[in-house]
Amino acid sequence: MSITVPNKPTLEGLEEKWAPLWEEGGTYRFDRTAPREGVYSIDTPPLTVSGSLHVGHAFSFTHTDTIARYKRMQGLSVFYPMGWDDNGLATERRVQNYFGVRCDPSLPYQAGFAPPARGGLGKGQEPVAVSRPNFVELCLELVAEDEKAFEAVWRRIGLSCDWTQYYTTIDESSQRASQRGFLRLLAQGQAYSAEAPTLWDVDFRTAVAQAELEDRERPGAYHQLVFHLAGGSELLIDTTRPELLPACVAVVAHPDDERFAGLVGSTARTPLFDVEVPFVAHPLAQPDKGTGAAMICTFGDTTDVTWWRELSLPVRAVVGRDGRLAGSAPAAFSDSATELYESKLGGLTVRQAQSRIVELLRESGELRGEPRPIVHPVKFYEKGDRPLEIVTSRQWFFRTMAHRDSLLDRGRELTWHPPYMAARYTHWVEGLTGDWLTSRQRFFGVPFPVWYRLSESGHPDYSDPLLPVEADLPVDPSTACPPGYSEDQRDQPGGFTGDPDVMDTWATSSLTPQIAGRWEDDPDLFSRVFPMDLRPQAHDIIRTWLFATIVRSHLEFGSLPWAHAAISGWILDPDRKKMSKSRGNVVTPMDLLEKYGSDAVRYWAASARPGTDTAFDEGQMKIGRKLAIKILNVSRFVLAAGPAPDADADAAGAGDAGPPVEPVDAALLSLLAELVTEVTAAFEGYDYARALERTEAFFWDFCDDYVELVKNRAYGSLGELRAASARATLHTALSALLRLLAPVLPFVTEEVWSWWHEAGASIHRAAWPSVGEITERVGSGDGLVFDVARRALADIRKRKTEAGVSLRAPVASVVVTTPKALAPSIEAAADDLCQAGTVETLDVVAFDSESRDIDDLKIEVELAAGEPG
RNA sequence: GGGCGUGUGGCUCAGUCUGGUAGAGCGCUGCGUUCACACCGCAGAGGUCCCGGGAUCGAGGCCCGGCACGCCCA
Repeated sequence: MSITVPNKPTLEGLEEKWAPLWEEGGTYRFDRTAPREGVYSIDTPPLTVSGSLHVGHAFSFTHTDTIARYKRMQGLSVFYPMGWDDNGLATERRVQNYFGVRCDPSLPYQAGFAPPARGGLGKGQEPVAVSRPNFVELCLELVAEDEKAFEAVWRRIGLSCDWTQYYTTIDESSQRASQRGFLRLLAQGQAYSAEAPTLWDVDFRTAVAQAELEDRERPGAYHQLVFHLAGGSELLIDTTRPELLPACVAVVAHPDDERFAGLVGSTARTPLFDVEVPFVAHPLAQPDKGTGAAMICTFGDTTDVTWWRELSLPVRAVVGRDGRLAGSAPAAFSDSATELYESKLGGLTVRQAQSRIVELLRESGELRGEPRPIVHPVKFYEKGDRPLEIVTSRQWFFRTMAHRDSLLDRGRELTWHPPYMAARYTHWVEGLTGDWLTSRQRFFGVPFPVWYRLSESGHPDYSDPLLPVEADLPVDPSTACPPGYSEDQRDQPGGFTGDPDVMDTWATSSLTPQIAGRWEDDPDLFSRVFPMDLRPQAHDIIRTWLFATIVRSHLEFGSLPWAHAAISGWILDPDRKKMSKSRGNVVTPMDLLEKYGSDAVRYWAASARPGTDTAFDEGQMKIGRKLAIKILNVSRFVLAAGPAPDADADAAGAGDAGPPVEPVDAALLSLLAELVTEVTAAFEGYDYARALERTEAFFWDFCDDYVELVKNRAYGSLGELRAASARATLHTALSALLRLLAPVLPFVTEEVWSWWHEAGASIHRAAWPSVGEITERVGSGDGLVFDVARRALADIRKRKTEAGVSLRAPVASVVVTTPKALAPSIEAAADDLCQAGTVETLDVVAFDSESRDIDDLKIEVELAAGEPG
């Protein structure tokens, strides 16, 4: 082995140099011949490519990458695929704007379609309607471009994923997996469709799942309505939604509320429409809200849904999917009520209906007082800006409620990093109120692979859907025919109709382990990687992605999808606010990567303890850059000092030079062995931050003190034998330290590694340092020798600094007064100390003490005559 | 309103399981240096460990109660 050290090593250009070499050399290629126990597999979060990539992504992906690199160096075959999540609403919106189109599923496919724009429509131009297949083609075209930009960033930052394993959540194999997964759940009875109250976003025209909800504080007003009791007395009821009065099916109060105790079981008549409704009791009624009695409508909010379900109330829906009141009155209305409703209210938007109904109530004298403004939480779709309505419609569900206890068990079975993140999962599962609603009324997604028979009168039969065979997947029921039917029977009485909806994105992304592992498409691969080892992700999607993945794996395989979940924190901006696109405070990573270098940005990321929110801090990147530069320089020194005595003995660089003859060298190596133990344990516990912190601290001590202590000796000032000991130790320590740092700083460590290893012998394929490879050379090394020497060296430096002289200024004498127990240590380091401190004479005065406390050392330094100070 | 987390020099954070003299880096101040490193070295100053109670010989840490901030959920 020859050593080639550049004269002026630099960080510039390392990314451009090494990223392509790693790709060509297959450095991170997964070895699929490895048996399952020799594999470490990672369920990478597929990013939404139509979103924007910010430093938060660079941050959390770096965490995963350090683990992947560590496991690879431990000799495991690492399955680390990269995925893109291009499914879903974000892409649809971007495609609509970029190409100037809108999807109309009723249109036929148009071959060779050219979109009206690329980059947005001009002023006054109208979007062009296109078929669903055309729309999907445009989606695929655009995401392919977006993916390239994302991939460039990942390569630049040095993620060690295997790019031959990448997947997208909309590609054919993902669609096949999603549809297969759906059909399997359907066959097991774990998927079902039902007419059910569903949260509905009027603007997006789609159903919204519990996981997509958010509460927002909105102004509203209590309106006090007069209901009529038998015998002519009045019942006052406060409501924020008087427009839902036509949908009122009951009046409710708390069972313990004595004010209404006598009324439960009786009936009341509604104002305006004079419909008789039962008076019921339920613990969710809040006595301190308004008058304490509330009207139950189908449906004003999620509590209404609970009441409706638990109290077996009828449905009297008035709000439609368009957000308007139905044109015709509920069947329960009398003729006059129907007339009133249809003439005054039918067809109005919810907002218009509220004003109109308030007017009508005023006229009839059934509004008591004026509305009292309040601020209250209202349910929104997280991406929407109009309050959700609750409508009844047919949707597909996956069963979760029935499996709650087993899902909680799965959560306990999983190893969480950090452990407290488990609570997020547990609380979510405990708080579930319904099964997983998976239908979405969108276009760019995976269609439900089902058709329905149409009766002779044209009504679909949902009870027994027509299904494809698995071998035909994926299918699009809007273009494909069910087995045994022909296209001319589509939407004809006696024929069939395709399910118009697509699955929510979670129905697909809950299968990322299956998709990445090529479930059923490549059973051999799947058996080697599943269940996976690690799911890395952020904590905001524990209730969605993590939960959904566990559900699917539990139902399909009866197991967890992975053994470990590593939850990363957020990036906070300088005001300690979460960095997010919607907040507009995001920083994109590419500029940082170019400014500080990838290793420096990675250093910042890896400094953050797992799971903790972390300040965006360029200062930390500068420190990382400084560390990387130091690695270059100290490596140059170590390697330029000459080869280790038997340097080509082994590729790991440890050499086989026999035990070091110098106690200082043995001391360093014994401390190094302790470091290896500690850092290895940290990585085993997924604590890359601790691993880095310990290694970094050791590395700086190595540079500042050990290298300074042995520098002259290594050049031969004390003879060749003792020089060889120093050089062997320098090489051993450098080799181990580089490997300990390689998971965090892949570029600079690889660069240095290449100076003294054969071309193609990547550090990232080198064996992780072992205690054995170090201790076999140490003999009875005692770390104390090094600690004592450092302390004495520091005191000598301090004396010189205080005297204002150069650190090279000669020292006439040093007298070390030491406990007897430490005397051998200081004597063992004396020669190196004299060399490093330019000390002429060093005397050791021992007093009788068994203390081994370095603070009991007393060091007197007398500068040489003629020096100032 | 509930859950989880965080609070340590001006700034960013360590301080571990299992209480024992408060740590690092940045910044600041001073000194030095060109033979690995000015993209440098050495040294120094700088802290009411958020507040209040409690158990303990002893608390940054443990227990109780607050406060502030962040995130998630209602």
